[in-house]
Amino acid sequence: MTAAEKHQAGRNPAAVPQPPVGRCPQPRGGGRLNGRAGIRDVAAAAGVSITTVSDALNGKGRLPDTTRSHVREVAERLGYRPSAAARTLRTGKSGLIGLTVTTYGEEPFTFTEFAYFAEMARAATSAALARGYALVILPAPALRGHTTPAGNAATGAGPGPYGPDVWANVALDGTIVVDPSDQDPVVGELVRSGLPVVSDGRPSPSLPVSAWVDNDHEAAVRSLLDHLADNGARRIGLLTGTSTDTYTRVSTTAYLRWCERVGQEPVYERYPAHDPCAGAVAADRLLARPDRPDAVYGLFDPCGTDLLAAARRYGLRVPEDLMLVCCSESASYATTAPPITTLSLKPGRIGNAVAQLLIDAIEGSGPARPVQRVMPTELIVRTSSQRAGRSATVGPPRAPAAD
Amino acid sequence: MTAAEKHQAGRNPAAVPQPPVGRCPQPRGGGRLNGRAGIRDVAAAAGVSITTVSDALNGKGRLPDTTRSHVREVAERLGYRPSAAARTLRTGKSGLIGLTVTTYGEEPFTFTEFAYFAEMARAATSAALARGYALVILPAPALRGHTTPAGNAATGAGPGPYGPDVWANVALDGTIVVDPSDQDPVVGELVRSGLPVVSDGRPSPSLPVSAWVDNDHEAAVRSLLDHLADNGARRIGLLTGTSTDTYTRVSTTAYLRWCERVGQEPVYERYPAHDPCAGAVAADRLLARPDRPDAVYGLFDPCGTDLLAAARRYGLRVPEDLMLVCCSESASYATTAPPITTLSLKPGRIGNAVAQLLIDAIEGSGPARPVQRVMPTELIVRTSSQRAGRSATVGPPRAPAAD
DNA sequence: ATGAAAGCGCTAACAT
DNA sequence: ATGTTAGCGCTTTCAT
Repeated sequence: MTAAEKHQAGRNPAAVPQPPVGRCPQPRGGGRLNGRAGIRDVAAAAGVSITTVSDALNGKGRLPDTTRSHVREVAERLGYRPSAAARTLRTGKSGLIGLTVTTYGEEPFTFTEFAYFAEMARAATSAALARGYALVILPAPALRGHTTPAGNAATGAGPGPYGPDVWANVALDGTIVVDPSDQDPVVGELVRSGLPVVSDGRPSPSLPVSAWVDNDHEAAVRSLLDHLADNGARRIGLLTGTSTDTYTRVSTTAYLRWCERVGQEPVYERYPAHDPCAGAVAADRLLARPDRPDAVYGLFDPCGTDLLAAARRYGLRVPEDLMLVCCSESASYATTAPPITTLSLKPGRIGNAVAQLLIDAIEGSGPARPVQRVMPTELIVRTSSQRAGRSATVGPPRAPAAD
Repeated sequence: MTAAEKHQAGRNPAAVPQPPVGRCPQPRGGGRLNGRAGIRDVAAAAGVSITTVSDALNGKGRLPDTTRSHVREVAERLGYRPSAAARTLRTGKSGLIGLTVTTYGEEPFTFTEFAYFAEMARAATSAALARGYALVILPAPALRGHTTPAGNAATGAGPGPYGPDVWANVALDGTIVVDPSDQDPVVGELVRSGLPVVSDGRPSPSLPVSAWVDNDHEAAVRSLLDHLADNGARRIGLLTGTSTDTYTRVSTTAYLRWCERVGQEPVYERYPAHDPCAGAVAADRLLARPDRPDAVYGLFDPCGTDLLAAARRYGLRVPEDLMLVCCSESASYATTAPPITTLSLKPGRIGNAVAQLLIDAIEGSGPARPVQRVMPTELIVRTSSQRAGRSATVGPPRAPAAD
């Protein structure tokens, strides 16, 4: 009996003297190939062993090219698709990377930093795919209440806000965590279990991640304020958040330090950044103050339009009476009236870096000491922050013509 | 010998007379639990069989509560985490749903419809998580060149534009396809292989997907044009795309039909929507025409700011001289000057519906005939399209201000 | 150069 | 009520 015939005859599990003929009486298990060809079928059809099939398809072993191409041909003819689940079980590698974002409320991702997150995720996805990995979007656990470290599946606790414990049901090779919180039980558990974790944003020291990537927010704010001062701003205000996340905290501190250094009294308003309406109100408050600033930096994406609208309500011309800068990834600020200067955190670069570092950590044999990478930001200077050389004699915006 | 002792002693693969004691001489396989506890360890420590552990942890079987809680306690103490890969292999269900988007160029998702996609994906993710599924972001295959149906892995062809064939390496229970193209070999292959596929956007009839969800673009355009006409528009222009996707095609056709019905000469400009600069140029072209429209509908998200900027260059007041509507999901149009009326496709609802339908198809025993769900759109009326009661006298279409 | 066989960790059918 | 056992489909070691 040749190998092929043997396989063709069906399962032959060792030489166990079971039913008269080595054939399973009933198909068991739910995972039975749903009518599709398995590696054994290919082996049988090609007249080789399953080892040869595996080697031929994976480019392993030292098979003659004739065998290799023959096996491939047969596999294709049979529409053979290897089982990812079996491969994962066997090799211990799934090719899957988790992506999770600290959230406010019920939704799986943040709204405030939506454009940032979307672009960052896009870049990370792209980089991961290029190296053969796919990204799985996973929920951050609710911070309220208490979740046991082992998660719902093991404890049998009821489903969390997102239903069943998805984290327990997906085989990950590593995880990207955006804006990690040291309160977060899942991240802690991941790190503890030895799974590579790379974070976007500096993690708390109590979370020994494999690597992290972050902007130098402090430097970014400093140079942005310098830019405004260089353009004639005398009193720069800040529109900031009430949240305690790292970005808000670091940026606000940088502002306060800068004020102290140049001897300006800080002028700022804070608002809950996740509330879509609060920004406009806060912008109004800031411009209504007796010590009204002549330039404002807004930490969040919608601050630009909010401030612009407020300025219009107060009859302030931008940039003549009020200069504006906000932190945003939105291209729409290039075409507002006037165009608004933005600070870009370059989320694309961050997403790429995070993915690369994570995959390095997954594949790297020697887990080198944690990598920390600080990425540059970019100030995109537009009309709203350029007072010098523009004012007075430029004259009114010209009639169109065919520019 | 009790069951627990037996398990404690190590593997005992049937009664095969192998090495003196039933203990593997060397650990084989790459997937060996990396020092972490497996189900057998839990069984041993709890003094029960692995079946009991499995049942206790999964809420199956009819165990006394004492056993159940004892097992759970032991599992947690040992930090036991079930292997998702093994579960998937055994059950044939991975709990993973693919998400893929037809692309232009090298990136995994579209830029033009970024906000739409981001919101749709967020909602789909949320809905999937609530039902215990996670979303995996997968690349659309390049349409240029030819890919064999069996994919790279089986044919051994070199890696595609995204490197290795990620599709072949992930076990999916189903897939969401955004904007399916009948040219797309992957989608065809998926459908053919019997994997549930639900699409956002009507698929070509040659792709028998499990279900699809789409807006009624035709009705949306019609009612939007009616709204403009009701507000005094005499000649409505269109800013549309050069691409042949369904959205562009259907919307443009609806516009042309509407024009025919009301007896207006169509006035439109097309531009490559994926080019971030082309929009502004096209908006300019449209307003520079001798038969300049007194209202414009822009099919894409940036059209609003582009048209507003163009109107400003031509000295046209909005909405007095020019009314504006664009299709967008961006909240920033609420705070432009003036605020711009937008057509929202409600991507959140679509994402939710797509995910629910897909999971229904995955879990539903009887695969009912394909479900087709048409979702409503929403016209968010703002200043830019409300002329009545605003301007003193509407009068006839005025001569261009800056001619 | 090719094949046989041992499992990866888990679930479910079948005993007891 | 609990335990035994046969695999899910694949990769890999070892033998030929």
